[in-house]
Amino acid sequence: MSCSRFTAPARSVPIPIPAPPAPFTISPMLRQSIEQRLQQAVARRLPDADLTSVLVRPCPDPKFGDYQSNALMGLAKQRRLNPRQLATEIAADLQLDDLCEPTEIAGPGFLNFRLKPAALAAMLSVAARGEHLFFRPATEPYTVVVDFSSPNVAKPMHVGHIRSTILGDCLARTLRLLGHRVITDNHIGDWGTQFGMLLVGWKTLLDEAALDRDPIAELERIYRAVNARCSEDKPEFDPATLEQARAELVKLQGGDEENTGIWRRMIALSQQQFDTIYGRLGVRFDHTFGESFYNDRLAEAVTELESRGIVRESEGALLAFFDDVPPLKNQPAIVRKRDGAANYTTTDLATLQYRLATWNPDEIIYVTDGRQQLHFQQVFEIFRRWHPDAPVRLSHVWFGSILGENNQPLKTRSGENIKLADLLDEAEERALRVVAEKNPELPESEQREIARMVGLGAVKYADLLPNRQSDYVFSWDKMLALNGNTAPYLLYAATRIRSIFRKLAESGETFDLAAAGADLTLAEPAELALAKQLQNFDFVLHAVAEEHRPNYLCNYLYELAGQFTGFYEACPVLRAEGTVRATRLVLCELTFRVLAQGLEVLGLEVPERM
RNA sequence: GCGUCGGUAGCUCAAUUGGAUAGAGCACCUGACUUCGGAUCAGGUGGUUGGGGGUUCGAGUCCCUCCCGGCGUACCA
Repeated sequence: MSCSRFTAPARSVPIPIPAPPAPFTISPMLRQSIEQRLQQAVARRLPDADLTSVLVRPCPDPKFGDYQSNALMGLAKQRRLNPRQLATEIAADLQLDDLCEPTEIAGPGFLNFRLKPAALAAMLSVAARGEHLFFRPATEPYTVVVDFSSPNVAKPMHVGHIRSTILGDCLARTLRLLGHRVITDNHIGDWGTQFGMLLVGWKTLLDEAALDRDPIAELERIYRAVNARCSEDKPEFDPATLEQARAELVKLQGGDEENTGIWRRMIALSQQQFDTIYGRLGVRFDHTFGESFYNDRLAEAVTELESRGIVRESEGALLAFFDDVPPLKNQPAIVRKRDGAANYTTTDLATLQYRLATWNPDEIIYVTDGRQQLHFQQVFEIFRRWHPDAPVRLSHVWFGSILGENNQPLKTRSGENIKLADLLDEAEERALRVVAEKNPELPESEQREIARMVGLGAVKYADLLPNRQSDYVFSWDKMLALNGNTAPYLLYAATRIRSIFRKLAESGETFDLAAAGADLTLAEPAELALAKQLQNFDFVLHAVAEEHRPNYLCNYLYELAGQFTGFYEACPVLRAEGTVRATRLVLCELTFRVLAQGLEVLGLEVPERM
């Protein structure tokens, strides 16, 4: 029952930005400290061992401990050593007294580590001083280009764009948080044969009033009308229109002033639509270099490929063959069509070349659906032959389809693509119904603001939660559910913490996190479990960045919220006293900050209450 | 045909270098409250990880094979 006296406006809670870490001689993260010392111990015993495989990770089951390493079994096998004996020797040499209980050796050679409460408390104190938020920035920041969203000019953005947009934005946010240099580039579809038809439509069918009202709808209308006349299998087919479209396209490609002007206007109108959607989603790009940006670089790229013998002529076109790459055998890529025109392989190669020359990135991430796997394999392979020494990592981060309840790709009842704007509207409307029901005492404007955060958050979270490579079934009821692994559940957990501090402030008490964190005592199992879960934020963020899988973070935050509610049930906060109370308040605040920071990385906003 | 991704509880999905007894939510059953906001929590039922074979101390994960499904496969992007 929420009390209507509390009229704090709904707003996004500012995310505390942790101060950059001081130069450490040893990692501030407990897991990493254990890992480093284990690696040192392994190096003393086996000087030639590959230490990159000596890893310490969270235990799958707390009964074994908090962290474990199974690396010694692999090392022993390679060297034909007795794994348990090797584990015993290395454990005896490990200096972990300040962090852990004595190391346990289990099974065929697992090392199990159990953190000392005092070490956990010390970490919480440092976090309470604002020196870290349970993660460390990358030790070697790199430059990464993230290419995502890529909608088409003159068409409405639809559900097909949502996964790329949300995944790409989340990866960019994660990488930025970890201190990498991130460049986001929206490779919009602003060039291609469709502009011939659009130009014909613009010149012969355009309704200026309709264009003023809804530019994209009008562009879509004229495109469809002309496209029908240009399709041989349609009743409206008209060879003269087809010829006209070809002629307009040639004029555009030749730099004709009138056509270029219309084309620019179509792009500007589309950009307004993109900006509206991205504004709602909180997505931003550093660059929007569309396909047309590379027009004057295509010929040179093809020439270079030709002179290096990477492509050769076949049936009038220029192709790259990959007979020595088994999966690409019999899958040549066209780089110049028979009519001399470039295609998307050409554009992507020129784009790659430009990005390399301009930003010298260490990684380029392409976020597209899985149907483009073959295309990117070909592009990457050609590029490797073209620039065999370029140290750039090329990552095709692909994802599956969004399906409707019928297990078919999600469409409207009439079989149309669902417009993204309509989808976002519906998300907010559905969330508003729930918010209004649960919080009838709140003013409508605040209900709407909460509904906006919950509704859009639910859509984003539903998209980021599943393994990106599997298809997923779109379900309003599931994503807006108040229980289970959903955005509303996580946001609710965060608002419960806010509620504690509202209550505290209401009683006139002030809370100084750093001061409260100076003297902590962790005793209850729920307190320890929560503190340990906070520790793992670092591990998860780096896994997300490395493997391009935001679902790891979703699952982590859901577990954190679960640990928090367990703690919340078992450990009274405001009713406690002295150091116990201070400790619990610190746990609440730090949990909130990690939740809020994690949700922010996922692109979700946290309301003050809901 | 070839390539590729997938098949995990009734349903929707997880599972971190191969690692310990395959975990959640929903649904179903049983409990807990005059609540630091019950939009909650605790417990229970539920599995031959599509079938078969192999490698390994250890396989949902790697290899082989078969079955089923999605997607791709020379001038769309």
